[in-house]
Amino acid sequence: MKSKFIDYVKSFVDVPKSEQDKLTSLIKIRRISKGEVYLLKGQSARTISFVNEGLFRYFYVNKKGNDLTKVFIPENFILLAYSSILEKRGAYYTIEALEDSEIEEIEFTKFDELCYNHPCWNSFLLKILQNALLIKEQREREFLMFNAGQRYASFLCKFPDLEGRIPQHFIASYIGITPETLSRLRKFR
Amino acid sequence: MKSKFIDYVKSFVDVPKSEQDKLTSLIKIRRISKGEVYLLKGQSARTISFVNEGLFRYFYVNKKGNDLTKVFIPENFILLAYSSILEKRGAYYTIEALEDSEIEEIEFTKFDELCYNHPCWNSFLLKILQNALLIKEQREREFLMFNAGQRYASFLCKFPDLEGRIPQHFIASYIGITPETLSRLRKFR
DNA sequence: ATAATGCATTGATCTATATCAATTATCTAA
DNA sequence: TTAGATAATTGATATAGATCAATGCATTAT
Repeated sequence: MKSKFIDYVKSFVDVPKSEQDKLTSLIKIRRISKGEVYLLKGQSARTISFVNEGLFRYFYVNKKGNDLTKVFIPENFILLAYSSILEKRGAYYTIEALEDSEIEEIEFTKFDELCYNHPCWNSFLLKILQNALLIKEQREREFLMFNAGQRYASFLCKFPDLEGRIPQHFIASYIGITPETLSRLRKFR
Repeated sequence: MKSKFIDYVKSFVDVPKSEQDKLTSLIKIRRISKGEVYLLKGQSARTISFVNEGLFRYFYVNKKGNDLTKVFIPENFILLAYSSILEKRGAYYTIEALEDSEIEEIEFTKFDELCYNHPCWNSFLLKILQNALLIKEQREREFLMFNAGQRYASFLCKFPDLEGRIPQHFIASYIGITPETLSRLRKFR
């Protein structure tokens, strides 16, 4: 079986064939339709997945009922509510599919067993955590130093392929402004 | 030699005595006085340290010359400009001591060799990265959902011991507001 | 094709926070 | 211990971005 998940892992670390086979045997292909909720706020995450095609977003809901987008996860990225797993608590956010999507999914407990039995998996985890850290650091920097227009410019720069695929109001909720403000920003570019 | 750094590592992962000794042999104790710059923006980081006593802050400088605090690192935490090391580039931020401080310092290249030769060190790295991720996720959530007053309340809650140790304008720069605004927020509590 | 729903735009305000300026308080160093 | 520097407070005003409301534009479903 051809697995994009495994190709992705191999792009970061060396994985012996035997370990690749173990992962393959655990993967379940799953389709999730546009609009479907993958993980509901308050639920504990139990899986680690790779997005073969499609697009997801993680979002918080504030007291007024507005939603704020934490991150977009498109094809060829890992779909994982890691904080929920680490803290063994319900997630702060909901994850929904923005497009009809296909993922390769594994129970996290099974993945943990892999980690326990061969170091390559922890190395992989370390790599994606390092990546996540760099991305989060940039986002923190931009919230501290950038105004709305600069954050929008940075979004376009970081996710050139998402512009057009995503309704504007989701982009607004990612950069932390209202759709009206984003619309006005766009008029002057 | 008694090392708080090693105690800290042992609080996360098992470290064989032989590995402990290797770390000990690499540690250099260093004192840094209040106001001293530990890492200047643009310089590449080369060390990983543990703060025995004292307090540091990481800060960005924007175009107007105002500084924005990324994080405070007090005693018993790791002092490390990891993004600079990972990306092999000059740091985006400056690190300065806010108090006379003592750190246990190691060349990161040496630490890397430890990692290469025994898995406990990578496990440790993984743990502190997981921690960092949780903290950064919370900060992202608060920038998205909280106003200035809520971010200040959260700061007090997360760092109860720092209030009073740190000039207010640094706290303001951490939560992303001006000192004037923080002063006004404080009047009504 | 038409209705219905959700999305984007635009205008008129409102509000949180920034900016500028002056004053007072606190710290630091000779 | 006092002078100078740095920090905090307070007031007046400015501004980025939010909110509310209306209209127009697409997309989907009937």
